[in-house]
Amino acid sequence: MSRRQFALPERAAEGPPDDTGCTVLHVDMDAFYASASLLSRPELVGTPVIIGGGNRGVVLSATYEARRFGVTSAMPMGRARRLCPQATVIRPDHELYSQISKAVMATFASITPLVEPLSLDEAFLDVSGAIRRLGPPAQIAQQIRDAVHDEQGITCSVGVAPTKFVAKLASGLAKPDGLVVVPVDEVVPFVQQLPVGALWGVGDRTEEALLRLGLHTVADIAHTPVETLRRGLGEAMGSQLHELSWARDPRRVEPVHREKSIGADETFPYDVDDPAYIHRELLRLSDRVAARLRSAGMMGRTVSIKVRFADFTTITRSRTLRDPTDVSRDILATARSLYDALGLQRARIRLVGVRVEGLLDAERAPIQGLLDEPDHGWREADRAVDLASRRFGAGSVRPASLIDRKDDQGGPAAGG
DNA sequence: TCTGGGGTCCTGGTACTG
DNA sequence: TCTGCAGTACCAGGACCC
Repeated sequence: MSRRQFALPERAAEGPPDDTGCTVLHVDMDAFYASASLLSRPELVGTPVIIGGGNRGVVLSATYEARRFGVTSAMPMGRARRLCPQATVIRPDHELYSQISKAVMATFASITPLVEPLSLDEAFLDVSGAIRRLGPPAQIAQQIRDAVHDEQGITCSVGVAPTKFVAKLASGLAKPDGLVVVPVDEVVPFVQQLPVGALWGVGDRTEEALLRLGLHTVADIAHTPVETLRRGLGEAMGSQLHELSWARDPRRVEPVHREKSIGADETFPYDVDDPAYIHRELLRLSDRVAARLRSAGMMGRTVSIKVRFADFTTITRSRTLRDPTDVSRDILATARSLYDALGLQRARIRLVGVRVEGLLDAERAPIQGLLDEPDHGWREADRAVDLASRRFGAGSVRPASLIDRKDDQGGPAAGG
């Protein structure tokens, strides 16, 4: 669910748009999480539904009936409930979303091997190699829309354009359940009619900065000297926005994505000031991150923690290790050391997170113990836990300090 | 109004090295 | 030995994306 919506500018030409050279498709599921959740609740179709939950959560998705009341994604749940009290609230089912997403991506892959997923519910496709087999890009886009609807029972919107940036804008304007083609010779006027907030990379802060410079539309940016933009917004952002304002976007559709970091964080139901509780949470998060690293066949050298206080100020601390690791115990030791070094007494903490960066393939990584310690088989222990988790379910084996006495039915404790 | 969780990228400061 | 400089790595924070 895109957070920014813009009105469709009027097209200069009448009749079907010319899709010659428009080989990039951006496919975006309409209200994906909400639509998927309603597959098993057909009685709620056509009614306001909000996907989200938790007493401190935000809206993950909402049906268009709920959006009419002003509900948008990322909005705090409390506010969404006030705006639309009659809405049915459904807890997210990530397993279901993942299943449907895999099926949809398989449909895309049957059209072209050049599929670049951006998230569970959207992807770029380069269909230049499929035109002879399946027809012009707009026709392929319609085939995709039909296939997704017939096979999954949900709708999607597609943008068809010469570049990724414009295709993405077009799919946003096509929503819901639509198809927008931006012909090659209409790309620049199409882009320049839009407000500055439409540009990729322009969020609230950058939009404010642009408005302070007196720039309201993309055309305004296009006709501002790039040096002025660089001075006002920074080297990279200034250059990027100037390029985009002339619809120049050299990025190709990249089917292979390499992750650069893997992390996990947790917002507590209530603010916490107990260091022992935070230590346990760091253990849980380190375990989770390490398991995901091993599952992805990756190791990382830099461990960082994030701490968000009750007033929402957030700090991060990181340390780069001598050697990469995927061992829970190494990540935990570093995370706890970083946390302890903050010297927090009874600060009220809202969230903690653990992330590992500087990733590389585990097969190519040098295997060393942390801080010259010999590796006392922790990696093997982690592997054994991974195996048990795959066989008996996630959480079947966990550190003793994470076992809740009330529901303690798990297997032998490991590590910690 | 009161802000999740997963990420990426950029910037500016500092430390280190040749 | 000291100083200045440039390049690089690391660190922390912020903004942005879905």
